[in-house]
Amino acid sequence: MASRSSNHTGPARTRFAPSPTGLPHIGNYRTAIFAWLWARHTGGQFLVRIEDTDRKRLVPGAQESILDGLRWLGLDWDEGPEVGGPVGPYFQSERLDIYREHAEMLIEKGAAYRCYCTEAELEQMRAEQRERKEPEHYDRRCRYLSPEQRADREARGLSSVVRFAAPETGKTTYHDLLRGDITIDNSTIDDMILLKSDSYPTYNFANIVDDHLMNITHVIRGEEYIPSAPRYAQVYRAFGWDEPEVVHVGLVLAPDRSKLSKRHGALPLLDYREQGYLPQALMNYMVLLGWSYDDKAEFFTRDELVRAFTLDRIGSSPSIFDIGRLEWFNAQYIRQMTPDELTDAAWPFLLAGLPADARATLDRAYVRAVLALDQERIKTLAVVPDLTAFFFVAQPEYDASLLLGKNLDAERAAATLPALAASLGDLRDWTPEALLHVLDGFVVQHGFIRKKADGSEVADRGPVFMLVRVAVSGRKETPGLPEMLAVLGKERTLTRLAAAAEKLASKR
RNA sequence: GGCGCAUUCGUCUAGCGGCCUAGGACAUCGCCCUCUCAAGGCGAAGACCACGGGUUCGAAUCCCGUAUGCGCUACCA
Repeated sequence: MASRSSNHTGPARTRFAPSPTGLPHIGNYRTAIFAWLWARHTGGQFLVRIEDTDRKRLVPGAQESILDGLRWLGLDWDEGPEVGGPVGPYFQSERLDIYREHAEMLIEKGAAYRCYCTEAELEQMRAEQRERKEPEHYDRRCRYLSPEQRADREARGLSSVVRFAAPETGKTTYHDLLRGDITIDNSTIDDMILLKSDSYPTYNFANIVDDHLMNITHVIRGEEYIPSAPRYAQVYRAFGWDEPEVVHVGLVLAPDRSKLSKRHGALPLLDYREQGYLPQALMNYMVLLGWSYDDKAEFFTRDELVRAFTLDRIGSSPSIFDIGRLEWFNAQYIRQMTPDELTDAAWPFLLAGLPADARATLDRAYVRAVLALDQERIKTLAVVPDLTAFFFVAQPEYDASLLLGKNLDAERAAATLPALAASLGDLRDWTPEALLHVLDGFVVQHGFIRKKADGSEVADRGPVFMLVRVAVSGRKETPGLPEMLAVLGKERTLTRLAAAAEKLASKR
């Protein structure tokens, strides 16, 4: 059999065909991204098809969640659930007649047959094969039944499946756009089931029929399907159909090279939304797992990806999911946001994560100013409440010992706080520049000095700045002090300085 | 077990016979900046291109074998 060359040009029709038996993870969506990009790049169509043929494993709500994930990433589909299209329905459970007809066509051609074996019989057959140390495979016992035997089984009302009558000898080659020709020996594959006894199609069959009927030009899927691909090719050829172009992309693995699972921080896609990741960041990170533009480019807008994406630059080896790199992308995208965008994005996280009293009085302008201060410290939106809570609560909680440092004992701290409060109290122009001016003046006046390596003495902001930092925030790490005080406001600042002084007094 | 796919710094990758004494990025470490934490700047370290044979004037790049990893081997997808 001749192998196909990669000669498809023009608009591509690609599809994402999730099974609502669970929530797809990063790897599955990465495949969807590739398919979507290729359709958009070529000016073609992207379809979504729900493969709900496994009635036992259907998970309620999975389908909605899968579609929400696509929408969140901005992967719009031209045909599929909710939007319909000319070659629907797009739910396999609504296409049962189509699969039955096509199975019947193959039976008539002699390319498929009914198999009456029960699960128990098959299990026994496999057990015997194991005992004889033979590879387990269906031994085709129903393939060569005589018409009489067949009639007998039908008369007895035995339930049956439809199997494909695969070539028993020779080799089958199919062409993978990335990996080239892949050839397998026909003796290593058995007759796969096309229609189950409940008359639902198997994935293996439905996906062939649908891809053909839906005029899919490029099938992009995970490499776990490589072993099945020659069998699909055989079925296409039995129908006399042209095969679509096929690309098997490498798997996405966990850091220990095992399959991705929750254990490794690889969550269902939408969980990343809850953890404060931006869809643009996810998209950018995911597309670079197994695809590259060149040796330098890292950041791509959606439009740039559509323009730049080509199938030939997809890699063929598995890649490992690295949450650290995702975080870096996320932080980069957060830094690029405008104050208003950041406020919109962070708002729900503040509502969810702030103490009740702080949450009740959120003021948009104030929130926006606070977020601008912390923008470059936000790796994921989920850290926002913790990072900024002290701006919103009535009084931050902290231990008095936090106020003291290696260059500042309790006595000096206690003396410094009221004096500084007095200086700041006189300040009318509550801006970062004016605040810095007052703070620096205070440092010099009160003799906070530090010796440099060469022995010369310079003003030492450290002790005073840190004292004030902790007094107003209860933390040792915050945005720059003058900027922070400016946003915090005069009233809050003075109140907190007074509270800190009391804290020290009551401790002694 | 059988069959298949894969194999470049810890990680994502560039490389498709000479530009490679292997480039970029994340992470790591150091220095600078500095009121802290970040961010930023500069720099370091990190890959005998899994291993062994070929082919070739020349191989990370082509071929074969081995090893390792992963996948498939279901009336799952």
